[in-house]
Amino acid sequence: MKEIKIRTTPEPTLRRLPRYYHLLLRLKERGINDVSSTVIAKELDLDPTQVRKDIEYTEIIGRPKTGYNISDLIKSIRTFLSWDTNSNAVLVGTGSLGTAMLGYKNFSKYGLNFIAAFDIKKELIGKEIHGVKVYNFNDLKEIIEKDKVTIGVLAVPVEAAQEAADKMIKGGIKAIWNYAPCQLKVDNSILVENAQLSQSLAVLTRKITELYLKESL
Amino acid sequence: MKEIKIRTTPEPTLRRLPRYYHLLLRLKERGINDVSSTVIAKELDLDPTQVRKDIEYTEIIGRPKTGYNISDLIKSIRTFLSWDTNSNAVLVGTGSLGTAMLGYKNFSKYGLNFIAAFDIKKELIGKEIHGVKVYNFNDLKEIIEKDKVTIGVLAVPVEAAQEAADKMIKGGIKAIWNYAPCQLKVDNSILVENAQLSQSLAVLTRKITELYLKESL
DNA sequence: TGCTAATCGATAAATATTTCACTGTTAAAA
DNA sequence: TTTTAACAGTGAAATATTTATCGATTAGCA
Repeated sequence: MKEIKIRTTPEPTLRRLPRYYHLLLRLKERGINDVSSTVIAKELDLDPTQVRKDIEYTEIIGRPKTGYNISDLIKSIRTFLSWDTNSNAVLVGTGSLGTAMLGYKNFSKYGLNFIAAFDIKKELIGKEIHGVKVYNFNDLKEIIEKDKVTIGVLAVPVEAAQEAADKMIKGGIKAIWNYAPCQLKVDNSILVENAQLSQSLAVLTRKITELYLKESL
Repeated sequence: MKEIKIRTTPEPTLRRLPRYYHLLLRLKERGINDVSSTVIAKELDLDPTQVRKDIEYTEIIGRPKTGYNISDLIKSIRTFLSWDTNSNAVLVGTGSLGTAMLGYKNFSKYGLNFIAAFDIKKELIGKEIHGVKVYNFNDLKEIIEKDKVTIGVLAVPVEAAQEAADKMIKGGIKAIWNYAPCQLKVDNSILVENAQLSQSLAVLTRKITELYLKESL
């Protein structure tokens, strides 16, 4: 029997790739053509070997002495992250965070194409936020079915999160980007990425404390 | 010579603690008094030992058979993350993301107290956003010096990020929560937590692809 | 053309994190 | 009161991730 091995990418690597990506864009803007892992590492305060390993996942090949062609590397990362193909997405919850998401033009650069937003507040329905139309939450299933939406962004209060998730999944969504501070109960064929701000804040606030502890020695 | 060992908390642990925290709040609301690592693990789809080890960092002690007292555990996590003491914070950049941050009432629950926001747009200066006054970016240093601000939230476009960071640091800020997609060049006594949305998106979009790859075998 | 320094790619070593296995404690049921 | 099952805490094993080392390749320069 042949072992079939799926190489899943380590999450730390996935988190670093966008950092490389943004750096590369800036370097390219400056007219630079090639970049080495050494340079990337120095810029981002990482280990060059780690950078090389991360980049290896995208299957680009570099060349000794010069490194990687920047345009190629950008393309390689984009492809690896599927940022080069458009996916239809919807937003549920047009509170301040949801509104910010719609206003963040850059999402189109990541292949995220918001085709609709949903809310339950009557006064919002029918309006447009940053060019995206707000629909009645009850029409969610219908619309995402029609437009083959694969990604749902969840930016509702905790109380509404599970119901919204359920409805999205019934409509055929494959992945949920969850900003609500709760665990969604979903079938394990559905992908959930928890993106609560509090996670990142916890890292920050605890590290501050640990920094003080260290200094006080 | 005595080895002085500072036990820094693993970042994965810090990322999970807020998830426990939110779950605990909900359980407490329901009138539950005690919770075991087994239950937490089941709810969040984690390993019980991992939950126990994470919780251990906060230095609470549980008891066999019943687990942890929920109120105590909540308190313990809050203290560990310094979410129980207020820190003054400022926001730089009142675009859609910045506005969302100010609108996110919950930050006060995490001990984050926004005392001011800053922008360069004349028409915004002097106004209030979600109860926080917007000041001229040029007054940044002065105001954060006066109010002993320790945390700066950076939500400006890339081009403005480094300058804003520099100015915050000059004012005495200790930690920057950076939402701009770039690397800040700062002295290593300053703490920077990068919280670009693209990091989390990368995890999501790549995992979708890997899920498809797996299914197509 | 030959030399040198920089770098990739690969493998190995080191470190960090997660999971396992076990011990002793406790609450509740028998 | 005794028995049982659930659980915390802990050290060890397994796994994942990062860092170090090294040979091969290449660009630039003498």
